[in-house]
Parts: sequence; structure tokens; C-alpha cells
Amino acid sequence: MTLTRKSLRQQIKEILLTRILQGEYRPGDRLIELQIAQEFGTSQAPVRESLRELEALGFVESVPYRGARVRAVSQQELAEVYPVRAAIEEVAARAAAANLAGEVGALEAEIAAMHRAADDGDLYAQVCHDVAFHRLIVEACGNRVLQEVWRSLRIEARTLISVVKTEIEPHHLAEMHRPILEALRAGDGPLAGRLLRQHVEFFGELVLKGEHA
Amino acid sequence: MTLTRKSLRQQIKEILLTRILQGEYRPGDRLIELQIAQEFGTSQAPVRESLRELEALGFVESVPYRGARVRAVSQQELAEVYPVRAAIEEVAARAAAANLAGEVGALEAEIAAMHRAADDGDLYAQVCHDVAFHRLIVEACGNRVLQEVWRSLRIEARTLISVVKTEIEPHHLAEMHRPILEALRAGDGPLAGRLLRQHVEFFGELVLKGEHA
DNA sequence: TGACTTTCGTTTATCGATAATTTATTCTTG
DNA sequence: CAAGAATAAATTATCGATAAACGAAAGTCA
Repeated sequence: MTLTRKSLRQQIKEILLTRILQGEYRPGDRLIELQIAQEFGTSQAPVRESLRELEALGFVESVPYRGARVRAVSQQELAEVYPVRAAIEEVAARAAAANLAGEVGALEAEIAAMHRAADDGDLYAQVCHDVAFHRLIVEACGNRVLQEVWRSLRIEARTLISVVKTEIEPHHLAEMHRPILEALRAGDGPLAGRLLRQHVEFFGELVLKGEHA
Repeated sequence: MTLTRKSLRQQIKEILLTRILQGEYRPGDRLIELQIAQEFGTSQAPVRESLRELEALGFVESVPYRGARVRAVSQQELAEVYPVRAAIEEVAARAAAANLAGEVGALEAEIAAMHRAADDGDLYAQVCHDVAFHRLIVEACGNRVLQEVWRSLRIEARTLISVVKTEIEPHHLAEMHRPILEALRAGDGPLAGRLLRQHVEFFGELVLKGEHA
């Protein structure tokens, strides 16, 4: 584990984040500054700053003089993301329709990639391309603030958790994105927005149902 | 300037934030760690952490080895907030209608306070109560993620900037909130949502118009 | 002259050590 | 034996100092 390229803070942050997302650190686990510093052979300072960043990103929570823990993402919180996503992605799609001017090649590629991932049985890749599809729309909308808000929801991290629990046939899942694509190709912003909103809300309800399982 | 109560980091952060919001530090101004540390009689560390927090909050931007500057909030960015606000506040109002169960006393108090501020010619207080009205709705919706996203838009800071430029009669401004209040009192979530969305979009357009002035 | 290199001052990034605080443990004392 | 005070152990928060990186200014060579 060589730490040389970027700033130590950045590198440590990325490593810790990977460990959190991959479940190596479990929710509630303590993240002790000096202990981590020792592991990486650095001093306390860059570790401390990394933890603060992860706190701002919502992956870690900390209390003064009591240290940092991996934050538990409750099922409730997971479900609460969807109404927000639905609302802002609708706005994004409406604006994206105009900006894309029918150029939906990149979106089509993501749907194709979802199918390939489905063939390979690669759930992780499928989720990535699913998220990428949504991200492309958000990025096409031209509203920086909206993009920033969407990013702050950390869809990647959360979708990963929730999708595993749903039981939709993978190819069907991929095809569910096509109506949105077609609306965008046709330049019909309001329709694309409505469809995308319903699409997201649908998954939100799936998560809610999974709650009782 | 005694710094004793909370952690130094917290205190320094608040002071710096005040200075930024009150315009004592102008956009583009450099924030030099050791210089600030010297001013407060602390070491570099807590100042550094404060700056990182302000960076995460979007008030400061920094480049490795080149330091931090006060971030300029462009007119464009200011305008881009409104579509996002409109979308999530609509969602908030729909949910709030059910949760409030007609109990809109707090909202009514904010409208009254806006009128008092209008009488006093206290623009700052007026903005505060305006924002508080919206915050109450957002907090009543019960969705923590939505609340967090709304907070991250830092409406207080931005409204302050934009309202000054508009030229709406203060009492009229206060009354513009009443239809939303009444819809919530009646428990009509969809209506309250629509009204709130239009209300926010209206101000978004005002900002856009001001752009050409 | 003008492009390239070198040097120097400024500032950030990191370090190792100390102070402050919390939590757990042990010791009273009724 | 229980409640509370005192102590000990662990960890964070802060410090002061050093190393690394950057930008500007001075110097070098065609």
C-alpha cells in the first residue's frame, strides 16, 4: 500500500471510503485516528481530515472528544431518498430534453451495457450502468446546483444496497429505462420528466415493501 | 475575542462564516491559515479544519498547496437554486399537509412577523421570517433526507443576497405566503405543493430578470 | 531580447508531542 | 452492597516545528 501520488488526506479518504462501501468497516464501527494513522504510517493529522471529509459526506458521524463511527444508513433513510430523487430528476429530465436535442446515444449505450451485465449476471455492473443512465440525464440538464444536490444523495452507494434486495428480472430492469430514453429522443421534456419521476418513485416503493421482509 | 466555550474549530468556523456572510471577506479573498491562526492566537490546525468545513459547505474553495479563497456565488448559481427548491419544497408541502393536521399556528406567526418587519422597514428580519416559513414546511414533512438537502442549499445566505434586488412591496411579499398556509390548514397537500412550487418559481424568475439589470 | 533555469519567499501539508476530555475502573463510605 | 468520588486508560483536540510545493523574481545563455 504505497501512498505517494495525491495528498495523503485524499488517499486515506478514498481507502476508508472503499472500506466503508465494501462493508469492511461495518456501521457503528469506531474509526480511531491514531490507529488508522499507524496502519498507514502517517501522523494523526491527515487521518483526522479524512474523517472530517467523510463526515461531511455523510458516511461517518463523530462527536467531539468521542471520535468517529461508521454511520448506519437506516432503511428509512434509504426510502426517504427516493421522493427527493424523483422530484429533482423530473426537473433534470425536463431541462435535459431541450439540451440533448435528441442525442441520446450515450443513454442508449448505458441500456445496452445493462443488458450485457444482465447476461453476465454481474449485478454490480448492472447497478453502475443504471446509476450512470440517471447521472447522464442529471448532467445534461445544465443546472450545476441540481447536479451537486443529486451527487450529495450518493445514489451509487445507496442503490447498491437496495437493488440487491429487489427481485426484478435484470433485462426487464434495463428495459424500464427505454420509455424515458424515447421521450428524451423525441425532445418531450414534460413527458420524460413524468416518466423518470414515476420510474424513481416505483423503486422507492419497492424499497418500502422490502422493509417488511 | 475570547475563544473558550466550544471547540476552537467550531468557533473559528462560525467567525469566519459570519465574516463571509456579512461581506467582511469578499469573494476571491484569500484565507491564509497561519495568518488567521495568528489573529485568533491558535495554531494552524483548527483553522485548517474550519476552512475544510467551510469548503464542504460551499462557502470557500481551495486548491492543494495554493490555499483557500472565498467562493464567489454567481448570479447563475443563485438562479439555479430555485428550480431545485421548487421541486423539493413541493414534495415537502404535500407531506407536510398530512403531518401538520391543520396546525398552522407557527406558520401564521411567521407571516405576522414578516408584517411587523415590514412595518419596521427591517429587511433582514423580513428575509429571516420568510425563510423560516419555508423551513417550517420543510421540517414538517418528516423526510430527513429532504431536510438535509434543503439545508445544503443554504437558502438563508442566498435569499439575503437576492431579495435586496427585488422590488416587491414588503406587506405584499408577506401575504404571498397566505394561500400556501390556507391550503396546509385545509390539509390539501397537492394544492399546497402546487402553490409553494409556483411561489418559489416566481422568485426564481425575479432573480433571472434582475440578472439583466 | 526572450525563453529557460535557478533561487527565494510564502503558504500549505504533514509530523511528533502535549493538553484536554471522555469512559471505564477502582476505591471509598455509608 | 450500592452510590459516589477519585483515579487510570484511551482517545481526541491542539500545539509548535519541519518538509513539501508553489509562484514570483532574479539570473543565464542562445
